[in-house]
Amino acid sequence: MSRQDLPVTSYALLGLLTFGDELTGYELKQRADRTLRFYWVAPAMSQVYSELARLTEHDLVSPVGEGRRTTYAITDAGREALRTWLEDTPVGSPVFKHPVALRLLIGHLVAPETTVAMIREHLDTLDDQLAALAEVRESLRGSDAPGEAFRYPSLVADWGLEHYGQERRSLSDLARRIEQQN
Amino acid sequence: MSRQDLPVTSYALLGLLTFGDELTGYELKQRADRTLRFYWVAPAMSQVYSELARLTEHDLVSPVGEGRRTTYAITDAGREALRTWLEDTPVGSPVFKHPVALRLLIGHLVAPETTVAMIREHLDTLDDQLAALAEVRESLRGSDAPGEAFRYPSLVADWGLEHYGQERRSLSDLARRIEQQN
DNA sequence: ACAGCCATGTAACTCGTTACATGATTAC
DNA sequence: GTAATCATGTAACGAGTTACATGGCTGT
Repeated sequence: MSRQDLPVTSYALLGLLTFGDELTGYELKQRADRTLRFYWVAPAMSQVYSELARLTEHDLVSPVGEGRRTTYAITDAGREALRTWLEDTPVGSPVFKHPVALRLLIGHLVAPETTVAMIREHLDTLDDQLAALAEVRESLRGSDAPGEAFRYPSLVADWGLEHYGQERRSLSDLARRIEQQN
Repeated sequence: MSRQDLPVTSYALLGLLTFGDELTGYELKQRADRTLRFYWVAPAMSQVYSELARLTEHDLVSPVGEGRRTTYAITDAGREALRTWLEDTPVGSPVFKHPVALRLLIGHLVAPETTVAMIREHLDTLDDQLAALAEVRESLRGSDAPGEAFRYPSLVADWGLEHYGQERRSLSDLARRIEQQN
């Protein structure tokens, strides 16, 4: 059984290998950038490789092929470890570090226009993220019904779209509120 | 000018000293736990002390009193550094690591009931956070009008209440959706 | 031929955490 | 008197980043 806990990012990357294919480190990084990035992290390339090394050591993934272009497949032990993690480990708190909120907190130090501009700048990047996530979500159509392969990824994507959309609305209201009364 | 950038958490703690009082490290930690925690981090006690040491080195805060019970006040250079930071440094992206979303992504590995229970567990802690934040927000009433001392902290708190409230709604919808069809 | 992507790693470093250690003051 | 809170740090460690280094393969 070996109950030595891995960092969550390790489980996250392992989880990306549960969709029926085997990937190189490079491809795994791309998948993380497409999906994980919106709810967890987009790990650095170098971290992907070091996590794969660790997962291999624990026999949770097994490398296929040598030298150039090694692909990794999840093992039975890997699936088991993920299941155990999902069932037995209490879900932790989200890490939510929002620089816009932080700067707003000390908005009294600068002109209101500065704060408004800062919020608007952030809204632009939010739009980009929303567009990227919408694209991902669209790409899952066709196998997103209950029981199908991308059911859960679709649920997460839908939730993310709602989440980021709501944030967009809240923040643009906030900018308007600051703009008007001062 | 000395454009040596500090980590954002350093600016965050420095920002908490812009509300007209001087605090001990211990008190600063308490203030961070009350406010910063919802949008940034609740730094460990030990980090508060090390950040204060760094801020002191850079003359952004100045210690008052010796040995036991040293309080720290922001300096003019400190206020200036914060202003420069707010005006000249591009606002970064939020760090958003959500274990619920991550686990949902690989929900196909476990029974739907497990996932639903996980979400429900998280909803409980969300309620606690909402209650704590609501309390903070109430405590600011009376000096939250435009131009008053806690104007911006109130705006952030209101935004936070909306944010966490929306998350609450989204997640409980999600739990219901998983529960029903399967 | 050359640019861009595919592919894999190492080294140094920083942020932030946990564990440890100490002791004074305050409330009951 | 004794438990809780106030108060301040040090040390070891781990997660994750950036910078660096290397080279093959593919399309034009």
